[in-house]
Amino acid sequence: MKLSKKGEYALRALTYLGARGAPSVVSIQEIARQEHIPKKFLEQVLLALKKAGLVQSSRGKAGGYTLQGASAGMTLGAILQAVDGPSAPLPCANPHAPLKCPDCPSLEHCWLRGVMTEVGEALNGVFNQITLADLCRRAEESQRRSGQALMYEI
Amino acid sequence: MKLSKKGEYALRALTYLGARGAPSVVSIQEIARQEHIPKKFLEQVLLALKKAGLVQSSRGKAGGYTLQGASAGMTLGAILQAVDGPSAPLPCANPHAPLKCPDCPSLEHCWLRGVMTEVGEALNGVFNQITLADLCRRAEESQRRSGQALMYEI
DNA sequence: AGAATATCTACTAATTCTATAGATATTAAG
DNA sequence: CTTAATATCTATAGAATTAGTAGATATTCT
Repeated sequence: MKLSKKGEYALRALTYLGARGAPSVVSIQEIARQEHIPKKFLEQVLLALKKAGLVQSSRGKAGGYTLQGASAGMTLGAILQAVDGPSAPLPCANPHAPLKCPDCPSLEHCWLRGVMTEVGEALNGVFNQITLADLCRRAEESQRRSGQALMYEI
Repeated sequence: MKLSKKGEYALRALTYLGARGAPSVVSIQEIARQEHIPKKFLEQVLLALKKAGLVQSSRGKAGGYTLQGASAGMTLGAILQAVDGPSAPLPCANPHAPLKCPDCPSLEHCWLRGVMTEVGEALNGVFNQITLADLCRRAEESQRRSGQALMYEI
């Protein structure tokens, strides 16, 4: 329920990319500076996003990252799953790959499983209804109100 | 999003109490044995539940715990908050006591705050719609299907 | 050739979560 | 009044997860 740093950084980085409008190429360094994210850590985050197919990258001088596809099609759920991995309330409550919890004798014995599977699906529903486009819109509003750049520009 | 051990144990213990029907007094030891929960750890969990007003206790010989109030009025949200404390996606996204995130210059600058506050409220909505009575019902069904006691009784 | 970039793997540090220990207080029963 | 069974409380140890750092390599442009 608490957003991990990886998750937060992913949202900030992607929103930064999305706010750039056209699919412009942005370097890790620029994002790290503007959003005050440790550069080496952001590297790992972006790599995970790339492996999940949410961003594209180009190497070499003038290389960097670009959004893959429209921000309206990229859900918060997909983004967080890309960096934090799949998540269920209990190991046995994963709808796709249910795993016996360490303390349970078997999958079937756990009476919490059913409820928790439903809970997990409801929670995912929340995350899947919010898109990067929503974040960008909110960020832009916030920016307009304060007359400041996305996050810092101190 | 992942259920903490405290949270899981709280749910198991309360369901055990709820399944007892009438407000019978049950000792920590009995719950710990039946649900395979480390006794000393369960102590802390029940203490937290007591401080939140979800259970009553009596000391001395034949002492133990009892549900406080009807299980239908006890939400999953209240239970988890009792043992894990309040939880928001970001420190600044707590509706009641918003706290500046370590990296933000101020509360107002964080454009994630608005969205994340809404996300947090939606997630809480999920947890607040499920009651201990629901858990008890599900547990009972599960028990009937497998012909076994709540969790173990191996 | 050189400069700026992404990629990858491994490691360290910090934090949080889980569990245990041990002392104290309360109550019922013999 | 003594004993046994219980809850209460605080502190601490151990384990696991998360956050961050380091350094080497590959790629591309000029």
